[in-house]
Amino acid sequence: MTPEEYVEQVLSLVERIPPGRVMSYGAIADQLAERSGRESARLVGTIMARHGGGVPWHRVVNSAGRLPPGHERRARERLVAEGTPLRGDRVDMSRAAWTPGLSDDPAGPEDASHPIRSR
DNA sequence: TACTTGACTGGAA
DNA sequence: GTTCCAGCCAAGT
Repeated sequence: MTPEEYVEQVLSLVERIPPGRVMSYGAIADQLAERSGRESARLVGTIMARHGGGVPWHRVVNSAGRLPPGHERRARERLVAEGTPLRGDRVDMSRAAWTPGLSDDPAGPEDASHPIRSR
């Protein structure tokens, strides 16, 4: 796989992230590792910084749920607008983390009945 | 070729 | 809860 293809894989994967959900750089690298054999969260971060302009980049955050440096304000606004579960200025990864192929609503086993509420 | 840098991460302090 | 540190890998100097 060429580096160009790798970039496209990353971008297409980001486009598949549903509104209100997010993926960490590491999770993305992990998904692509199956096809590319490569895995580097740092590489994904670099790609997003350089080529993330055409995709919902705000749905990609680091493993701690922190927003991308320099775009924190923008990202937070968009996330809030989509109903992404936030905790202060960070994404609640336990509820917002998404992985392709999984159910859309992995909401906690306890309260899967009521809507997502930001805390 | 060698060194630095960065939208990262997990573990230790 | 937070900050620090070492490992990571591609790209730019």
